[in-house]
Amino acid sequence: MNPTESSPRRRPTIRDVARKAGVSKSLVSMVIRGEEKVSARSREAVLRAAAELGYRPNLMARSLVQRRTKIVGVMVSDLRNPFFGDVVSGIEQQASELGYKVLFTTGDRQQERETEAIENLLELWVDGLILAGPRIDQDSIGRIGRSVPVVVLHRPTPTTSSADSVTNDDRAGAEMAVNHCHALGHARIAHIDGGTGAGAQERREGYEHSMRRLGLVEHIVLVSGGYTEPRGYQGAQELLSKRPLPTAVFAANDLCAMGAINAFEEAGLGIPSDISVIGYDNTSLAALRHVSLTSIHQPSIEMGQMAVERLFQRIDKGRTEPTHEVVAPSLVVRNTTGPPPAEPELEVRR
Amino acid sequence: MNPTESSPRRRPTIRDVARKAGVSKSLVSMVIRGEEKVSARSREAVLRAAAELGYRPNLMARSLVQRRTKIVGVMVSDLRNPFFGDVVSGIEQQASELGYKVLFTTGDRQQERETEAIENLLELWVDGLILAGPRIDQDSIGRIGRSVPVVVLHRPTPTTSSADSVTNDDRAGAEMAVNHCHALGHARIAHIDGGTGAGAQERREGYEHSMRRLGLVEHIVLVSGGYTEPRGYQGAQELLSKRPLPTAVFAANDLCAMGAINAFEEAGLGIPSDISVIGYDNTSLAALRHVSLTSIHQPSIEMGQMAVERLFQRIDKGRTEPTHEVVAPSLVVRNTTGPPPAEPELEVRR
DNA sequence: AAGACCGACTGGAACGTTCCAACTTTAGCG
DNA sequence: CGCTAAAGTTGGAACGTTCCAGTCGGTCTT
Repeated sequence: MNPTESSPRRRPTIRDVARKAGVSKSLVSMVIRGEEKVSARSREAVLRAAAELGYRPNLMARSLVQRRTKIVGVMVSDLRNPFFGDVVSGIEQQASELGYKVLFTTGDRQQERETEAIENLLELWVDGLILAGPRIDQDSIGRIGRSVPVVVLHRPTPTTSSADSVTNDDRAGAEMAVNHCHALGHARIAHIDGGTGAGAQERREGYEHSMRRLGLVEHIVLVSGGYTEPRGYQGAQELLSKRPLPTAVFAANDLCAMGAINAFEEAGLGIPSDISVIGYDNTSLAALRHVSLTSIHQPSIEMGQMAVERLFQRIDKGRTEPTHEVVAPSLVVRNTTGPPPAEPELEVRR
Repeated sequence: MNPTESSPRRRPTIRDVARKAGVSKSLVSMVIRGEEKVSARSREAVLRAAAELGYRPNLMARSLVQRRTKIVGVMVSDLRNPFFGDVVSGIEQQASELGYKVLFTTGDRQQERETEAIENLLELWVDGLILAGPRIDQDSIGRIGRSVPVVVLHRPTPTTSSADSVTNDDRAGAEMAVNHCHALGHARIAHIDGGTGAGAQERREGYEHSMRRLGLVEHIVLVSGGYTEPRGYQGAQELLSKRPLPTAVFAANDLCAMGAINAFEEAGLGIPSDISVIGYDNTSLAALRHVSLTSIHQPSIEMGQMAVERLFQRIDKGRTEPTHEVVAPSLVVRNTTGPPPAEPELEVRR
């Protein structure tokens, strides 16, 4: 009969705490926010009352009046790619350092769901947005960038965009990969590309450019792949169906490289004795001793940190001109690359 | 001189839209929420005004009055473990099906940061909480469960707890692993455990129980490990320092198994010719043909879906008695397990 | 002893929504 | 042509905070 008592006990508010502690709601607010100008006696009373009631501040109400959330939203394109594990860890680290909370969403590599995920974050009024390897188009990013600070991670962004970006030099990385193979004596170096993935275009261009510069134009073989293992497997299948076989393959990323390796091993080819494989991202996967994949490293943890830092500059320091940070990738040689087989097929037929 | 005009253009609110469309804010609200009882003319006017202003509803304000957010919060213990990629994907799928948004946080396998992460979600007033492989203690979980619907994933939870749970039968899974090795002819089956990780205790118990039942008590060798690759590596090192060496090793999870394999290979042991290794979780990692790790499968995508479903029942269907769903694990045999070496060290010395 | 000042505390007005009761307008009907 | 019903629309009161302009004692200064 008494609705107040029989209801499923609604969450206590600042008012309940105030009543219990015998002070005003303003005072409770001050204590919760950790303001100095409160007498020890009141502070203690408030704290006790809050603890007894199990009071938890309502962030929504707070953000509403402050018009800011102290939350940075992160849209991660693919949570299954171990690469993003590192990125995320860098982001969290730096964010907590700067007093920000982090919320993640993912688009599962689908444009449409990415848009949805980003929309969710925006409706929450996050103070800033990090897009890690987004697949949505530049226009959309630009549009979003006009209403909230945005940092694009791992995807080259035109300097005209209103968004910041933190990327590695994909083109240079791709060239490193090709040069490494060339230095080992390879000529027939193929590329399984990353399709529409973030930075895939640049890696493709870097590959072609490098091949051309090394005078290997006629050996350019480019098959379509993607940033996942099955795509790498498919790409490798396509390579296997063509003659002559390449002696080295530069895969769009580590996952893709793993798929390719599987296909090659399945076809009875030895790695790197028959065919060398090099990946990109230098994920924990590549580092597994059992895998030991040669790869191009990008400092993902640091890049995550930088992204948060850039956001911070915009939000709290009032920076307005966009910045575009490009970090240098580096080559990590492991056991999936080596000299080409002594007697390449073509030579035998002479 | 005119602060309104020179300010960095604050986000448009429902009032701005109302003014522009020449209607009341209530009407705008109705249109935005998609209510039926609005004339086509008004609806169109509102929609146009909203589009022109780039209006985006403020979810905080809405939640404040509705006292619900339509958000489920997910705390993931370790985003670097590919296992959680699947879980998360199942969660997202089901959530979007039921009209809920999903926000992730992670504790990076540290209790303290988990607590913090969960606190963040609670301050946002998420409608429900999923804890995927949490490390925080049962008491805390119970306490949280009393203020908001909670589903614990991948971690056995006492039936007395106010939280729901969705787990696989870790004990049975561990027994499967041991039985599989035994069936192949192994007797010296060691276990690298998962330390304080979710479900690690049960896997440990399953191992011991099974060994005992098979009459292999004296072969029980249990070293401490963890749910990461380096921990598996360390555990394997410890095993390598003891005599006799085991002929099979059951690792706490796939990551741990990978670390162990690395250590064994480094020590010159062939897998599975010298030593068999079996993991747990059947992650995408294990499935990589190049890795081809024998593992215990748990249906992670489905488990993620179930977790959301359970939450939904509590939030929208008013269920109050806790449920504890336990799904059956299954054995996936791949290439890291095989018969023990023909001449075990001990036999030679006879 | 009067004024100025300080520190601790308070009430009311926001913040951007939704909800509800009440108000118009239009339509239907005898 | 008046009455009722339905459809469409509206303003004001929440929601749980923070912020701001004060109030209220008390202490210091001259």
